[in-house]
Amino acid sequence: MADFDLNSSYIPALHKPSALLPVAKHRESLLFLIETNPVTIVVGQTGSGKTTQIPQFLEAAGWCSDGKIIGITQPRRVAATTVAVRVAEEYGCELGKQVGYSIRFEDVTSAVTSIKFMTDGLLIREALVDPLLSRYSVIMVDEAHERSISTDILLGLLKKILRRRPELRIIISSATLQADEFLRFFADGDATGSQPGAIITLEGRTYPIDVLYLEQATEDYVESAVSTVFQIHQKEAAGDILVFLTGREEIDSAVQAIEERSAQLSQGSSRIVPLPLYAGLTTEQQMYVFEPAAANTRKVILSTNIAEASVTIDGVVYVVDCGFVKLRAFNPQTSIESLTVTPVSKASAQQRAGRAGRTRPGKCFRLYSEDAYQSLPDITAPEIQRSNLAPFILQLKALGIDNVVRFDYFTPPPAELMLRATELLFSLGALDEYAKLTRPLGMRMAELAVEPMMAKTLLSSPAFGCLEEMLSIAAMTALGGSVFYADGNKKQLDGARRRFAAEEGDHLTLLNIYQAFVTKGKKESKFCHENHLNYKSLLRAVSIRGQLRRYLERFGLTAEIASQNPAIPKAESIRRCLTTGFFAHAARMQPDGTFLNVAGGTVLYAHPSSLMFNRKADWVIFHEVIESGKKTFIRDVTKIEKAWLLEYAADFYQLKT
DNA sequence: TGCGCAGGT
Repeated sequence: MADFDLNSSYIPALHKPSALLPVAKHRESLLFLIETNPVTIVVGQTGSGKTTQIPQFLEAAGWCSDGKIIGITQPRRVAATTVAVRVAEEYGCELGKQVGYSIRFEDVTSAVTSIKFMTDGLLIREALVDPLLSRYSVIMVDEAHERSISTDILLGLLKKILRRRPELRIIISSATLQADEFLRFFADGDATGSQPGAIITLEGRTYPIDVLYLEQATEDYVESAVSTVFQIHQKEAAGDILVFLTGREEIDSAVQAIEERSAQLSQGSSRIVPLPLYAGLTTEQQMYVFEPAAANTRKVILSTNIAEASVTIDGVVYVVDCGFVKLRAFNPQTSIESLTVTPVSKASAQQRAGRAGRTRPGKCFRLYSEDAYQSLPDITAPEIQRSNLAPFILQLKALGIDNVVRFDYFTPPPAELMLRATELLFSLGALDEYAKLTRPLGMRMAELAVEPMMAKTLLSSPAFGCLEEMLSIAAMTALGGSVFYADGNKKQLDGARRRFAAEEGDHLTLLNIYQAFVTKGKKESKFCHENHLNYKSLLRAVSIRGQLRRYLERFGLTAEIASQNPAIPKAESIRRCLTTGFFAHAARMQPDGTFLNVAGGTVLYAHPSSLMFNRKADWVIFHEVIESGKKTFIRDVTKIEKAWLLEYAADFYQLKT
C-alpha cells in the first residue's frame, strides 16, 4: 500500500479555470495546424481538456462565421450529453443555444447552435440526408482509438468527403499508440503526395495513481469488487469509488450487496451509496452518478465500460477494475452473434486506472495479478472485425458506396463477414443481383433505425394489414429483454407473463403488453407494478414506436392500411409478416424440446423468458440469439408454418437446401 | 431444460 496520506494532500477546485488546462498553451499552434492541414491528429492524455477546449478555440477563431458549425462525435450518448453541459457552462450559454448536443430522441440544438456534440452513429445517419456533411466546417472525432464500428465507418466516410470538400477540417483525437496509424490512413491515396495532416501531443493533467494488484486471481470478481469497496471505505481517505464490471446483472447484484452490507456498518461512520451506470438506464438515471455525494457520504459508481473514456465523474479517487469487458463476437459459419466476457486489453486497463487521477492522486485496485496484466493483449481488436456487418453494409450502400469491398476501411473487415452480410441483404431484397441497393425497399431499410430483418418486416407490414401492430412489436423487441422487472419474485414474474401470453408466441405477447400499457399502464401507476412491468422501458418503447412510425409516414406507408386479406386472422398476418423478415432466423423444434436452426448443426434452447420454453411447437422464427455460458438461447420466438418459409424466401431456402 | 444486452440508431 502507498504510504502517503490522502487527507493531507491538496485538493484542487473541481473546475479549474480553463486557462490552466494543458491545452490552453497550445492554443495558437493548434489553430495554426488546423488552419493549414485538412487533418489534425490530437494525442491528448486524459485531462488535457481537448474535448471541451478545442471546439471553443475554433469557434472563437471564426470557424463558424459563415453559418457552418463545429461537430464533435463521441462513441457514447452519456459522453455527448455531459461534455455538452460542461462546454455550455464554460461558454456561458444555455444548453441548446450556441452549444448543444444531439443523440437519439434528444436533439438539444437550435438555429444558433455552433458547437454540437453528438454520437458518431448519429453523424453517419446525418450523412444519409447530407452526404458531404456540408453543415460542418470542422468535425472532431473524439475517442477514435476506441475503434467502435461507427467510428471506423465515419473515418472512411470523412476521408471520402475530404476529397470533395478540401476546405473541411477533420480532427481525430487518439491515444498515443495509434496516432501515426490515423495519419497514414488519411495520407494514403493522396495523389499530391503531400502530407495531409499533423500530429500534436497534449500533455494530460493527471495526478499520480498507485496501481495495486491481487496476489492471486479471484474466482468471483463481483464479490472481490464488493469487499474491495468496503476495504477502501474503511481504510482509505475520503473520495468516491468507480468500479468497472461487465454488465447489468453484475452491477445490480453488486449494488444490492453493497446496500445490504452498508446497513451493517457501525453507526456514526460515514455512509456509502452505490450507484449503477450502464447504457440500459435512462439518461435521467445515468445523471445521478454525476451529482456530488451528500456530506459524510462516499459514492460508489458501479459501471460498465461506458465510464472507461470521455465520461468524467468528479470526485473519483479510487478505481476498482475487474479486468473484464463484454465484447461482441460473430461466428460467420453459424451467423450467431454473441457477447462474451473477455479479459480487457492493457490499453483499457490503463484507461480505467486513469479515471482515478482526474482531480487528485488516486489508487487503482486491479482484481487480478500483475502477471495476468502482463499477459493481456496491448489493444482490443477493432469491432468491425468481429461483428455482423449487415446493418453497416446497408448504410454504406445507402450513402452511395456501391463497392463496399473497396471502401476505404481503417481496418478492413474479414471477407467472410462481408460475404455473409451481403448474402443476407440480398435475400431480404435490400440488394439486387448486382449487389446494388434496391429502391425503394433497400433505401428505406437503411433509413429505419432497426436492424435489417426487422426493417424488412416493418416495410412488409402494410401488405399484411398489420402495420400498427408491427410497429408496436418492433419497438418492444428493440427493448431487448427489459420489458419485465428482473428483480423480485419469480412466481409474480411468471404470473405476469402468463397474463399477457399469446398462444402463437412471444411477438404477439409483446404486442399484448404494449397495447395494455398504452391503454392502462401509462395512466395508472399501479398497473406496471401489479404486472411486474418496467415502466421506463415501456415508455422508451413508446418513443421508439413514434420514431419508427414517423419514418413509415414519410415513406407514405401508413395510408396503405386497408390491404389486409380479411380471410386471414390478424395474428396469422402478423406471423406471416414476421416470416418475411426473419426467415433466416427459422428453427424447428426437436422431439426433446430443443431447436435446430435451418443450417442445422446448432442446437438452440428456448430462452427461459420465452413462451416456447415449455410449450410444443414445430417451426418457429426468432428475433435473436443469446449465447451465455454453455447454451445458445433464442429469444422472442413465434410459431410459423414451414410453407411460409418457401412462400416468402424461396431463394434463400433454395440456396440453402 | 431455468436466464438476462457492452456501446450505437
